[in-house]
Amino acid sequence: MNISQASKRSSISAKAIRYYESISLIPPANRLANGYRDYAENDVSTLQFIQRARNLGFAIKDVESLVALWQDRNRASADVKKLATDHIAQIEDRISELQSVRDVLANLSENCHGDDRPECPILKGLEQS
Amino acid sequence: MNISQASKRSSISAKAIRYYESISLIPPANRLANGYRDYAENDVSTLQFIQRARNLGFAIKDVESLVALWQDRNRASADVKKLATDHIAQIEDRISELQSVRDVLANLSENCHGDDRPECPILKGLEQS
DNA sequence: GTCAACCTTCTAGTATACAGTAATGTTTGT
DNA sequence: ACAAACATTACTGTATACTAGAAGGTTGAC
Repeated sequence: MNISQASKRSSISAKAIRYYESISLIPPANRLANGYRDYAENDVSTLQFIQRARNLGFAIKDVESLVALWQDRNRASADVKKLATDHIAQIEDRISELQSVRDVLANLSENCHGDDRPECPILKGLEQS
Repeated sequence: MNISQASKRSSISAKAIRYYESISLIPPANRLANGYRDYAENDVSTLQFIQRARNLGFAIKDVESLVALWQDRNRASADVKKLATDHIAQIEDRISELQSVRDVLANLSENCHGDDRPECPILKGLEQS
């Protein structure tokens, strides 16, 4: 199948697929006589795998490792688990960070009348915090 | 005071201060006879205000609005509150998003033995989810 | 035969928020 | 007098993950 078919099946744009090939995230595609890229079911599976990992917020570098592990029949599940738990830890750090920022803002905001008077604890808070 | 003094007082790098000037987040600084930028207490206050807003995750565009409101003696606190609550809402959206991603990953990860066997529900999950 | 709709490569641009470096001028301290 | 430590502008680079566009070749339908 050509690249647009593979694109549809994997929900990855043709541009992105070529980009993935250029950075060697995926191997060079087979070519037809006319020079068009030719994809098999197998390739589509890989692309779908990549797409799902990207949706879960894995960076391209991590996806690279995941694909390699996925294709390695002798991989240790511990290796995969480490990638996943590291990623979870990063996500949780980011969540706490965002929560504390939200708390500060919510606090400032609660004390703000939010009417047409200029008096505003939010701006006061930004002056001093 | 010169730019490095202003930089220290506001915890914003000199580079960043010049950058803020270049994008008109702050007005062009006064210049001394030698061409050096000259900052007053007032300018430092503005820079400190900006720094705090940035630390709370406000994008430059939002900081622009906040600075304008801060300097407007007739502003309505409602305008400020709207910016803050919008920002809070964005943060909360991002938090939920991250939480659901974390939950998916945690689920997959929990079922993974994490030993030297190749069997791995995380990769299976990425194949199908 | 010709038009749309594909495909190819290559280069450059996008967003964000600066940091790095070069080339050059100024001030301060000893 | 001379070096260190400032300052200036201007241009390029960083990180990430692509997207856009140009210039051109190929295919399929009518």
